[in-house]
Amino acid sequence: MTAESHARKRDAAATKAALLDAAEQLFAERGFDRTTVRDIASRAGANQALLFRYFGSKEALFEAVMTRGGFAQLEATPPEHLFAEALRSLLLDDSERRDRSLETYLRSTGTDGAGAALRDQLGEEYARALASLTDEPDAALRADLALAWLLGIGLVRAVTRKDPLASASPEDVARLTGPAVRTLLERSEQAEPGVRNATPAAAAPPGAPPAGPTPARSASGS
Amino acid sequence: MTAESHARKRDAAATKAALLDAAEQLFAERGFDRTTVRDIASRAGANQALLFRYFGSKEALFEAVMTRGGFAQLEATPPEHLFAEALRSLLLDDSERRDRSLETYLRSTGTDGAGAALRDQLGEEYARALASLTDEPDAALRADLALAWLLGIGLVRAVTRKDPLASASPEDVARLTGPAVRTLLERSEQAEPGVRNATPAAAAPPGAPPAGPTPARSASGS
DNA sequence: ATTATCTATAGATCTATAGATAATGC
DNA sequence: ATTATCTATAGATCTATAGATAATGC
Repeated sequence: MTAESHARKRDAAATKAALLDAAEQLFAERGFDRTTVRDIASRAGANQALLFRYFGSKEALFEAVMTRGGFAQLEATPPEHLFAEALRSLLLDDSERRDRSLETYLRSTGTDGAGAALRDQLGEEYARALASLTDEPDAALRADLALAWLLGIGLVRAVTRKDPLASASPEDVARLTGPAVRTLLERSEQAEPGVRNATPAAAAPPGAPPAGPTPARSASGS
Repeated sequence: MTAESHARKRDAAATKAALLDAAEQLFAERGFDRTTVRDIASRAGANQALLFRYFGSKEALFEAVMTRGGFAQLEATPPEHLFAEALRSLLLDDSERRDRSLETYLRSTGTDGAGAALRDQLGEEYARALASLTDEPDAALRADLALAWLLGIGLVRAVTRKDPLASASPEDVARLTGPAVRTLLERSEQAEPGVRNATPAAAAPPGAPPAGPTPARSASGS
């Protein structure tokens, strides 16, 4: 009944931007599948038909969202700070994040179409940056494992909200993950020198006797 | 037109079991949302209406799937082998896995209803077992981070299929993650003694100057 | 007059149910 | 006769489109 109950201000550019903003938030919060075009239009304060007028399809809108920000954080962060910075970003509150591409990545794991290619590209670029941090063999695999850890922390934190990780401070998480990530990226194939002090026999792979974790080539010489 | 084109063998118990098996597979492969009751019935070779007759609803079937196996791997594995064994299980081919609960967990992150409670319970029990491996402070948080790594590796491997991780051997993954997980669980709050040899300045958290990863207290003495 | 916005609805799913059909057990 | 199985469909979404309405610019 109010005068402006419909017919917003007639600014196509602003409406497009509002739809992109709303879609970016919702895709990050719920993933592609669980976000409906009506949710997006509603949060943008726009009519649902405009989404199709301006973007063509829900999938094209997803693509526009992923390309717009352009992996801002990845490009702005030097590789040696990328892990810690991405981690920090994942642990911030929803409102104060700038780049939500990693979140969108891990919430849209079922997406198959156009978004999948962009999602995969994002993964490739993060992994490439992380791989540049190590000269060890298996650099690419080590980088994938670091990326996997980032995504897993985001998963447990944002999706499952499991405590204590869900409410841990970014500093505590960084303090505990930092040394382990360095071990992952820097440790070469030798028996570890000064780490076997605390627990008796943690995490020995039981199904891998021929190619175990500390192979035959010993620490001294090749 | 064939004689047995419909009307299967009339064995309610077998049909229920077939529905449970098919649901277990599909929920693990696609998650709860992306699996339809018709998919499940089709793979089970059963009529779709029987799913509702025997389980009541799709959500109740999900609950039945999660409770049936009863976290078999978690219960059968001593904590010190849990990480490596769960990792190994995640890296096997789809067909040769026994316990797919972790996969279902990470693919059903959007599920809100009855399945969410079971999903969360699974996470709690894995984390508790992993936390028993360390006497360090923050044991529960360290365990959550280890669980997050498991889930992240499963995510990158099974969902995104990103190479080289997607095609890496379980042995290689265990060899690279083992030392890092030991660092995560065993390393106490001091500068690391013999690891800073390879890369110049990897993974320094830029936003945490007061409580950085290698704090003021140096390696020599307390 | 142009075109951004809105209404109404087609068409495709998907979960769930009601009631018909047909295979087994007494 | 009992009951496992199947057919048909209701009812609720969800994406997408066609065409009406109304706000701006010349």
